[in-house]
Amino acid sequence: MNIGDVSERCGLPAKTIRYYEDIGLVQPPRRENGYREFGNRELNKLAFLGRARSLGFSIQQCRALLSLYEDRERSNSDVKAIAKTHLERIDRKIEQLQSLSATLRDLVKRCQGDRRPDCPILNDLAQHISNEGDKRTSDHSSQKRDQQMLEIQSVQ
Amino acid sequence: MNIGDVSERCGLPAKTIRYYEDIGLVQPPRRENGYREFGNRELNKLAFLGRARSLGFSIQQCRALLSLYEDRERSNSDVKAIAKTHLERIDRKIEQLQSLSATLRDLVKRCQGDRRPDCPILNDLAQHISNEGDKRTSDHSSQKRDQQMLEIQSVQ
DNA sequence: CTTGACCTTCCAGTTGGTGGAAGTCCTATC
DNA sequence: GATAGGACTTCCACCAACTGGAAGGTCAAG
Repeated sequence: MNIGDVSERCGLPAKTIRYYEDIGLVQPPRRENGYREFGNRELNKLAFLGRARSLGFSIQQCRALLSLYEDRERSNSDVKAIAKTHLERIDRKIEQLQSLSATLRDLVKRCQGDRRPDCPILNDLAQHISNEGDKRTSDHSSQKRDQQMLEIQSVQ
Repeated sequence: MNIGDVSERCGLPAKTIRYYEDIGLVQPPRRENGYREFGNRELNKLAFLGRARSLGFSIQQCRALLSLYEDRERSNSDVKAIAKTHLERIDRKIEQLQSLSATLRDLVKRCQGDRRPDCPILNDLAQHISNEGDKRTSDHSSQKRDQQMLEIQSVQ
């Protein structure tokens, strides 16, 4: 199979498949003309990877899962541990986003949106400056004051 | 104020502040020795940015919010629109993650974790290969089949 | 023989920074 | 005045996980 067929069958873009080869997740042999030749084994691995990625597993986790997938002697507790870790991360992320959502929802609700300059949202954003005249407690404690600051990034 | 003081007061690492200057979010003037000289205006902008980022606004959104923040004639409905868009994105993300969490929770629950090779999690991951013998419907529809595939990335 | 689809590699860009090296500057102490 | 230490400067590289595009080779059909 050529990369295009594999792409169609496993649902991953060809670019992504090449990338996965680059980082060593699959190793399709080459034909004489330089084209990659995919067999069923590689196709299955790619489908596996696509599904695992769609469940939000990181590439590192996918690597681990894949090697367990290919190991006839594997122990399902190893797999379960990875999945559990991932699940916990997701649940933590959900909590963070929910707290964020609540804060924002409140701000949006309080803003009239009546085309006037006064805006509770901007007020909130501007209000969060450390007004401690002395610098007693300023060993970057201000970074901890915002619980929401922790790795909220990347909402997309 | 030097960058270190500002960093302490607004809670952003100095590196980040330099980066924000790099991408044009702040423009502190320089002293003779080349050091950045921050006044209250720049400090306030940085604190504003820190808070907005901690609420998950993207840099692009921060840029827009910042220019509204500095615009005496601004209309709060512009601000509200940005916040609403962001809020909707967050809520969509939460839904996706909840669906993900449910799927994973179910898989984890079904896996005994008894150190034997049989594993429902791996079985699920492996099962998602398109088994359509014909390729009638294969114009990359397989990418749409997985609703969860959409931008779940980056759970951290 | 040409056209167009498909394949190849390589380079750059995305987001929002972070880490480190190399060099300059400031302040304090001896 | 010498020196040590911080704090500051720039620049380059790196993270994840791809994606886009350019430049070129290959293959099958008409």
